Amino acid sequence: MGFFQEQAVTSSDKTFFRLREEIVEGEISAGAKLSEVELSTKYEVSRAVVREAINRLEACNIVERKANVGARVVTLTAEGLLELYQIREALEGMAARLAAQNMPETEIDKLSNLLDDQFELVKQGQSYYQEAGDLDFHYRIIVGTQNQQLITMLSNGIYHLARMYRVQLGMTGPRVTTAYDEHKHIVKAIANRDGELAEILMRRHIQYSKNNIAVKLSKM
Amino acid sequence: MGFFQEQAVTSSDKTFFRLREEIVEGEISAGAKLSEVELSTKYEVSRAVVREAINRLEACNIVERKANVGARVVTLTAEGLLELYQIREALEGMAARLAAQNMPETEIDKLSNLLDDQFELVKQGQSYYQEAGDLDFHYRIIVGTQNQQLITMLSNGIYHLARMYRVQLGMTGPRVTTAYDEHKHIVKAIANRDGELAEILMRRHIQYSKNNIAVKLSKM
DNA sequence: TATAATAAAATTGTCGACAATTTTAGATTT
DNA sequence: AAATCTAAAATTGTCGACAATTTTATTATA
Repeated sequence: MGFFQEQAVTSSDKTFFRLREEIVEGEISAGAKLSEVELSTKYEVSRAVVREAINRLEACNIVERKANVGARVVTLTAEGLLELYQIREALEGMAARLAAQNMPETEIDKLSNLLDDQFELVKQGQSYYQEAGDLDFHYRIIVGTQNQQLITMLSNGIYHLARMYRVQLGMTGPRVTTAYDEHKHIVKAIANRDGELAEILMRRHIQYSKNNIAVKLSKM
Repeated sequence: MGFFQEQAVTSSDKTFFRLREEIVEGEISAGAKLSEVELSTKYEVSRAVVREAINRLEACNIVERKANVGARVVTLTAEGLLELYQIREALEGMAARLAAQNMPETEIDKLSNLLDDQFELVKQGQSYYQEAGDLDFHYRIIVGTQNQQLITMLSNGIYHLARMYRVQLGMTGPRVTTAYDEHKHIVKAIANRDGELAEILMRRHIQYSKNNIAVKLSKM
């Protein structure tokens, strides 16, 4: 699952990545209190380092912090999910439009080939490639926008939150083949340099994903 | 200029707000190095407090930081401006759409009246109300979405960056009357609960703003 | 003189301790 | 017994000092 690998140079970085992973992957559960002393002993770093990591998690909307009280892992709600996907729809729709303008031909080809490969795997029943493949698809389009701020915003902020929802709702692999078709159409629009269509298709794609998750969430 | 006043409870908060203001309003210039010791003596707080403030500025994309080297105020470029407005177009377009769905009638009425009042002031030549008025207009629509994540994202992140550009390019008040008409049409679409139109109009409005700034930027 | 290696200075990263605030537990009162 | 006030414990916020890294200044070499 490693495209966009961020490299941890400082101790705070490492702690931040580690903590984020534990939260996003559900080892630290939603709503849990993040005690600074507890985490500093657990990770064997100073409290200052943990504090810095928590601050960064707060900026990513993964934890909420109250002054003089502390930080808690964000609690997942149906409203929160809806809000998040409204934002994704806007940003990734724009991303598809911009990718149609700016993505190099070679990258579009690679993306197209990638989809074909994934389809082969899915046909053979290897559906565990699905999630990583989906993430890769979206990420390549984001990068194709060549909008650095958008890239940062989505890959640092939105995706980890979105994954947190999926993990905690146990959504590891539905909707494989339908998503594949949607992906195909989006790439075709990008290859045709039709930004308007690419945006429309991407927005629909994300709406479908949202509905798919919302159904699961309502059954809890 | 104070709607959405954030309240500073801790010392880090105060330092963050103060530092952000100095940067956004141009007292600390673009590209400037932010020395931790220098700022801690200037503001009479510890280095830890300054560090925390700088971290938060980094999360807002107002400063860039390199490990073991330090933080610098982001440098304004034509590309950066373009990127920022592409994001604004996507997010605020969606905001207008959601406001058409969710904004209470009373709030829409207030917004409409506000525009009329502003128009009166502008007719009398008091154009210095323009910028605050514009900001207020956009902010009310954002809040009208009732999407908390979107509200946070825009009011914490995007607007300060956008203002930074305007200040440093000396854009204190052009495009008053044309913007007024655009605002009027957007509010009308929201009042009609026509989300699709509201989004289209808002996106155009932001495109015009961008072009207006881009022209100035190209003359530097 | 220009370049490279080296040492000194300055800056950021990390740590443990103290201060301020909040939370918990116990005592007091009705 | 329930509610309120008080004191202790625990947690977060802030600070100054030390460690690690980068930058600058100096010296040595081609």
